[in-house]
Amino acid sequence: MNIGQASDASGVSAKMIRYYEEIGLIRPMGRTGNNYRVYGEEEVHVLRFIKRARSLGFSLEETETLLKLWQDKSRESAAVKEVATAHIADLERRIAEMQGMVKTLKHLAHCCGGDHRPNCPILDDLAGDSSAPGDSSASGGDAPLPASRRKTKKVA
Amino acid sequence: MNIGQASDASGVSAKMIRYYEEIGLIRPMGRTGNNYRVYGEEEVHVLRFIKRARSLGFSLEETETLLKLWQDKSRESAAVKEVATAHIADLERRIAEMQGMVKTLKHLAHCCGGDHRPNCPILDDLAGDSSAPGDSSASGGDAPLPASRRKTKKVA
DNA sequence: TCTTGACCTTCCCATGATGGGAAGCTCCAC
DNA sequence: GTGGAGCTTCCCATCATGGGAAGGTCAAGA
Repeated sequence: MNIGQASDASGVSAKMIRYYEEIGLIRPMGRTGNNYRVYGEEEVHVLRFIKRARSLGFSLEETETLLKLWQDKSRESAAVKEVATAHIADLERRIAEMQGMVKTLKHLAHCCGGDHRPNCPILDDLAGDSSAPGDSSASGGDAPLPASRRKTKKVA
Repeated sequence: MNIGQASDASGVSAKMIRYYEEIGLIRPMGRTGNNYRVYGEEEVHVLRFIKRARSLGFSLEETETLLKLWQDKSRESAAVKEVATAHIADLERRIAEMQGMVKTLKHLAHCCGGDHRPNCPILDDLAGDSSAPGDSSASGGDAPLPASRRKTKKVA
């Protein structure tokens, strides 16, 4: 099987297959006399594994860990579960972050006329004109930050 | 005000301030005789605007659009609202995508012993051994794809 | 046999937003 | 005048992926 067929069979682009080889995620493939890479069913299986892991949001680094665990027949499932739960926590953190953005934006968009007039609470918020009623807590972000780690003379 | 003070006042790193100038998001600053950039209150206000927009997930490109609208006193709020609602839709799409991942991962993690034994449904899923009960629809992903846009001989 | 064109190879570049760090200047306080 | 904080520019790295050029290879059809 050439790289094109392996790509079709696995759903991973030829470009990516070469890249995965380059970074050591998969072993260098054997070559035919014409210098073409040769793939077998096992390699395709590995590529599908990678694709599935990526589709679940695992980074290539995490994918590499999972791949090694998969190939290590004496692994402990606890190790796999640990990688998965850490990833779940990361996803949930990012989801919560984006949901916060959505909440704020929906509120602002709701308050915005969306008409021909220039008056716009969305821009007012971005500009820091927090003339919003009491809801400004929802527009979170900007953690207070202890003001300055800088050791400067700070004319301020 | 030097760049360091502007950074402190706006919460945008000096590195980023220079970058924003380089890509044309903000105008090139005036320089003092020693070639230092000089900032005033207005520039800091712009930087804060950018920071706020970024914290709500807007890309730099969207931020640039919003910035121009902000500075265009004859804007129509509809234009602003359009940018915001498109961004909300994008965020919601990405949230849904990640929630799908979380759902699948939680199911798999729940089914995984997480002990010293090698047996692991998480790896089984990644490997494509969908010995999962009926729930395989939730493990979605991989849109069917019309098989192949390739015009090849495809030994298949 | 020659041509065509689909396929393969390597190499370089681009993305988006940010940080790190080097080399060399300026400025200020002591 | 010296030390060090701060400024300047320039280059590189991240993460995963795609685009494209230049050139070699193979197979099918004229």
